[in-house]
Amino acid sequence: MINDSPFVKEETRLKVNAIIREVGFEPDPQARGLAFRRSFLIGMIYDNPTPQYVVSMQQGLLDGMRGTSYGLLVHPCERGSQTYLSDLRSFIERQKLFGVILTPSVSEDERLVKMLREFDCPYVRVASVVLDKPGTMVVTHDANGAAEAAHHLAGLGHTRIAHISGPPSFRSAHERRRGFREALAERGLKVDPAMDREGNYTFEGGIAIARELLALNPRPTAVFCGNDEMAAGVYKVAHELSISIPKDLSVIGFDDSTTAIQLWPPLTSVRLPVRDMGRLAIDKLFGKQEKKRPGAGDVAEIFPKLIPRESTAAPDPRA
Amino acid sequence: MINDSPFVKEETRLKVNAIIREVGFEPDPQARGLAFRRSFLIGMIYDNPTPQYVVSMQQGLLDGMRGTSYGLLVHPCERGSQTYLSDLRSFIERQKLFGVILTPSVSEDERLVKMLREFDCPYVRVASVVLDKPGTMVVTHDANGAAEAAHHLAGLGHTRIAHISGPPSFRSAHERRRGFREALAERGLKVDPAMDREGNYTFEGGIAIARELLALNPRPTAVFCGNDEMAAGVYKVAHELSISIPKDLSVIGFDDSTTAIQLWPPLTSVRLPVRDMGRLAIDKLFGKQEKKRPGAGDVAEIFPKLIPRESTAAPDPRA
DNA sequence: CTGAAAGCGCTTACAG
DNA sequence: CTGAAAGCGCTTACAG
Repeated sequence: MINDSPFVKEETRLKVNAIIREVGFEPDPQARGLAFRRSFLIGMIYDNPTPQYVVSMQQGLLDGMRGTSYGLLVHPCERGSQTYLSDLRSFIERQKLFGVILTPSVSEDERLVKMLREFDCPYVRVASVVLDKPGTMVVTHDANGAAEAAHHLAGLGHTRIAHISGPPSFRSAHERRRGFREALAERGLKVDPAMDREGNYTFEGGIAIARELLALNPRPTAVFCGNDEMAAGVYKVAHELSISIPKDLSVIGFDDSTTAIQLWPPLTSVRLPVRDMGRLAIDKLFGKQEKKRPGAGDVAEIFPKLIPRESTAAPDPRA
Repeated sequence: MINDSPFVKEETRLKVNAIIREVGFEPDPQARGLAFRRSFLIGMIYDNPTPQYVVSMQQGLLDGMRGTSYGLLVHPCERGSQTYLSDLRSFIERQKLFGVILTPSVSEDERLVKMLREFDCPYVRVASVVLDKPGTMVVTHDANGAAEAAHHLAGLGHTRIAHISGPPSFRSAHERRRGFREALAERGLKVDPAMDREGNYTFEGGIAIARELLALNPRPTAVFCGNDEMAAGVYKVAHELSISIPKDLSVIGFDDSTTAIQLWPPLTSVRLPVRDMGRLAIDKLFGKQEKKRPGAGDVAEIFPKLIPRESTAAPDPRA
């Protein structure tokens, strides 16, 4: 046999082995998939409107898939649309996905999850509350992050504090509000109902509510926004009205997206490590370090953290 | 036969037909792919660092794929990395993609394109110059857009005009600079070499160069930035130095990303319709309205357009 | 434990 | 023009 022949030089053998590895049998995922009745594709299903979030999540998922032969299939959708569920159904049925990752708010849609179970499609849900078997969840303790924001503002001496929440269709909006209010309550503070407003996580939405909030008399001295986009809206209105941040108004965002550092002054925000969350979600999908059964294992937990910057300060004593 | 039986009510027949269509034969892309020796997947290969660009491009590609059973596989990469080409090689070889869309700057990499041709993988390149057979190109006339910026500033009366370009590894950086300079020359103006700087399309890069530019004496009264991210960096430095935009300094960006409207004052920028570009790229890949041969047909052309906002004004006569 | 066969769900080339 | 067979590149269940 050529393999063990003493006439073959060691050097040559190494070369041959190297070439074998290089050329090496990379199995065709299509054929494997056909035999397995399951593709080597992972779907990311999302309806988050923030580009930064989407791209970071994709990066994280790809981080977790590095070195494998899986591919990442992206599938944005609109939860409001007529064809939302039927589009998803045909996507999932057709592609025979290895699994899908759901991010808020689609991760909170039980009809979608029920459909995934029907098709026996493994999934991992990223959300701000445990909605399912622990092994299928990456949960971000948004309430904790919001509480840090509340303590930060209370610590600076603010008492007239406004809140612009996300839309009620996002659980994160409730969690952030809840964490914020509970922490204020611990300090003997509360958000005046007139200053507790429902936004929609968009820049434009932030603008609309900020116009009303900043027209109030007396004005709030601080505002906690459900995300950075809405905080950017508050900045715009403050600029228009020559309200100085942070002298006349402290602002806190949530997400700590790139927006936060591009605003002037740089925005204090609660950091959500989106890319890490993506990697964790893939680890869960692959069942790393866990019992083999899908959905087994523990919840992956993320604790958002306040990043203080220059948009928050003590309230002006004259105000 | 049940189909034409007079005993079957019209209504029932319609129902049956509807159900047939609903259940209806959705062929398995894995099996088709195996038989075709080509998957029903389209790859998006990119190294653009701007999340907004990436997400808009993905949206555009998906727009073009709507109603088909193709899937979009995302593949970010780093052109600098050691494994850049070998990663891509195994991605392309493994997935047997139906085709790929390349965006700047990977779209300008001839080694990559050569590899795609080796593997017989159809591609469409999005770039600011025609680099290939017309049928494979979506070309954005960045030079035109930059010229509009130049005419806008010249028209306002600026003469001390600075330019922060993108990195030389991006063709768009050259095109934007060229268009800008040629248009200024038409007006008998030029960028002082000390005010003509090379950036890297990032926020941080914009900050670093803006610090030097705004320390010059006399200072430029206007600056044209190769993209919005760098313009955001200029804003930051201007704020730090209490240089008022647009009173003391006019600023123009490029891309017209969401950053442009979130900045204060809203940024005058040259709009690149990224989502439309994505749809066009897919149309070309599918060979819509063209001869069947891949790479046949004409260049798809995009003309970027200046969107004037509040970051540009006539220079202060006292300056 | 090894090795040949059947099958995954399609397409294409070929016989009738 | 129609219809049955072979084949795409794998995996799995089964016979030896």
